[in-house]
Amino acid sequence: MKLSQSLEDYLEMVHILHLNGGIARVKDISTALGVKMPSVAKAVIELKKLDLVTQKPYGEVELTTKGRRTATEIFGRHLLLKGFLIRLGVSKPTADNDACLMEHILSAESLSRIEAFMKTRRKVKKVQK
Amino acid sequence: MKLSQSLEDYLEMVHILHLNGGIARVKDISTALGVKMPSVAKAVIELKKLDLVTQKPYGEVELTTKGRRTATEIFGRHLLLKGFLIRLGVSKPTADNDACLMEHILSAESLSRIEAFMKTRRKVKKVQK
DNA sequence: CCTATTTATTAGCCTTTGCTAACTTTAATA
DNA sequence: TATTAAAGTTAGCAAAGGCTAATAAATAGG
Repeated sequence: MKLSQSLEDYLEMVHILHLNGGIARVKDISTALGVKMPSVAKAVIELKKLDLVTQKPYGEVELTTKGRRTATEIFGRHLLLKGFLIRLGVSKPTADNDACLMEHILSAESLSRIEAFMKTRRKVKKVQK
Repeated sequence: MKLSQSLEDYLEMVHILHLNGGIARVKDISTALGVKMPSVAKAVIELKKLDLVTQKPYGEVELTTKGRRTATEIFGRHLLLKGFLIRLGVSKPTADNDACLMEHILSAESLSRIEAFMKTRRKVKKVQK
């Protein structure tokens, strides 16, 4: 079950809004992603079909267990890539933005190499301290 | 004048086919990118509108000066990203593939940081020899 | 409690980018 | 040279993903 880039973004944002201690209404998602509400409504319909979120009519969007698992994976990639770019010297806002674009396209192999790179560098830093 | 991802791919492939010492017929581009000929035909129409390529009816596709400049930029990003991934330990085929996806989305800032990283590493290597 | 504002939904449109099918032109070869 | 094969084009369809406009439901303030 392969999610499209945009569905991954919507799902991830529901997760992030929850992590930030809030709820994920259509309006919240719309604002956070910079799209209009009908676009969110359409995406939510798709995510419901895929059993990734639930939503009572006119209610907030919640993650299913499967949805939470998937969102966590995507968000993990996001954090990895953002940290990686920051380590290369990219500014935080740009790193965040570029990570958001990269997280949907990179192969498992590249991600795992980046992960290994991050670990190496972290170790070196610790030793140097 | 911002090109879409797919138009960038088509333009870049024309350039690569030329670099490889061949010509870029619709069929060649189609084979190289793994799409059908009508998709190429449609893209070529768009690239012609943008003054990036020329093509006589039923003839081969050629780059304008502007097209060559643009294609060179895109291909440069491709080579940079591919080399970068390879340096991280990614296999060549995957690096090529992922570079092809990244080359369209990364910000100028991230690209320039990656470029700086590559230079640093190269210097270190030279010194070590 | 009722009206006004905000939020959610639905319908329908547009663009991008791919496809197939059908047709035309060019090239190859018997 | 006539016929077939290959390449190019055109028309039209489909999916993804955004939008606006209009409608419906929910909420907040008076």
